[in-house]
Amino acid sequence: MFDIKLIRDDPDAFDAAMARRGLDPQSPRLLALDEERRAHVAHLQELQTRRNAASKEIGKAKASGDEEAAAARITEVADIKAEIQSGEEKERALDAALRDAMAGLPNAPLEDVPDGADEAANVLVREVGTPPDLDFKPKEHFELGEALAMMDFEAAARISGSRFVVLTGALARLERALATFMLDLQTTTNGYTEVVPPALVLDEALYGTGQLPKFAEDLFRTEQRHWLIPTAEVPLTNLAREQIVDEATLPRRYTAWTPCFRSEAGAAGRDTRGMIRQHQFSKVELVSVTTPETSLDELERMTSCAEEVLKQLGLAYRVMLLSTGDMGAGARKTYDIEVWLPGQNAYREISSCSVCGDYQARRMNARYRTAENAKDVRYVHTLNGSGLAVGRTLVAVLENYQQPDGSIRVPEALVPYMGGLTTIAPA
RNA sequence: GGAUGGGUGGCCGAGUGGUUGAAGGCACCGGUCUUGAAAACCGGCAGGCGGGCGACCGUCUCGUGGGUUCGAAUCCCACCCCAUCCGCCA
Repeated sequence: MFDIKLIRDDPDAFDAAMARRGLDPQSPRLLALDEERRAHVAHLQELQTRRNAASKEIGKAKASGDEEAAAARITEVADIKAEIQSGEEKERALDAALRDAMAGLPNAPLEDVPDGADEAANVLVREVGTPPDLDFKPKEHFELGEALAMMDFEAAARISGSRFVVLTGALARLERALATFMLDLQTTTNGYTEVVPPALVLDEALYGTGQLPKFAEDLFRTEQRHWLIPTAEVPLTNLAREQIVDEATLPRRYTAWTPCFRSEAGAAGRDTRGMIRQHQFSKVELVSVTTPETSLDELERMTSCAEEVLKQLGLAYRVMLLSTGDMGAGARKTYDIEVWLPGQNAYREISSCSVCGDYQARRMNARYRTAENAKDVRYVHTLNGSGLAVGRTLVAVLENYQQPDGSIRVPEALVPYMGGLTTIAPA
């Protein structure tokens, strides 16, 4: 959500930012609406001034018992009334039109974000680690999982349809081990506060983080009108909703392990096999709430916190700076972390870390008081990132630690979390 | 599921039709007092929008929307959210 005043002050800069998002100039439409609205408001306020003045005199006249004077004024006010009523309706319509137009717009990319239509324009920031040197043809994770008889897509389909999976035995434990390992790292070493948030949320929460109003088709919704969270970013970021916090309490860093639900509308045919793209997956999410001055540094920090998971698991990865066309709508700048998958012979996204500036804060009215002046209330900045997607990390562990016989070596960092188990082999 | 109660400024909380944008308290800011602090006392202190170079002026906002009325925080209706009790339940 943008401040209309900024658009008014510099429409060209705003249009340039939207152009980087592949949008036509938006300011003519927005400013026309804004101008119409303001002209209308001025007119309406004039009417209200007249009505209020007359009403006060009615009160005075009644108080002093001058019924005749009161009656005269009452006729006067009655004439203005109809005009005000239709004027207020129009004002609401104009307000809503402007607000809706603004709410659907994506955030402005930062200067150092590369321009481009899609992921082809993403820029490699760094490569870390070495892919395993396998002297046999690596299998894909679903081949490995099914051979172990611990990953069952058919059972899941019978229960829930496509894009679900049932993990059993050591793989079920591996999922839990990964999540616990990540949470321990993010809380103990990296200073995030662990949170168990709701997985069902109200419209307002999704509006705050930007999934609504534009992306409702990507979400699941209950009969009772709750939405299933597509990421813990939603409840975690909304912890700041409608709050005014002291600057001294910033940054606030939250982490949560939750299931995530996505309809994957429009993803038909993509990643149909395996666990890469599911309607339900679990993720350890990172959210930071910061001051405007520190949010860019926080993005670097958050990204390194996510990377640390991969380093400790001994997984090779690369960090990509997303192009304007590949970023989410709420982001000003995003790093994707892509892990190496030998079975796919490709890097695949396993984390996405974004700084949203005040885009979400404005939408959810999340503010802070500056340390210098208690009356100085400003919007916070918000960031979110995966630390990491648990399902995809499990995929990466399977493919990178597979042995010629199809068994899986357990990464050293996970052995304690696996109850001492060092190899996952058929039961 | 049944039955109630409730949503007011940064927070708590008065307010049931008329100069109420809203008492009082807390918090915060300035001052007096004090060696300093605390306490006490005095003063200030909601936000959005519009207009003006400016001191400032206007207007809207008491969950949201609609209605009654010359006039609504206050009355009526719908919806959303919260809480409590009973029942059920992980």
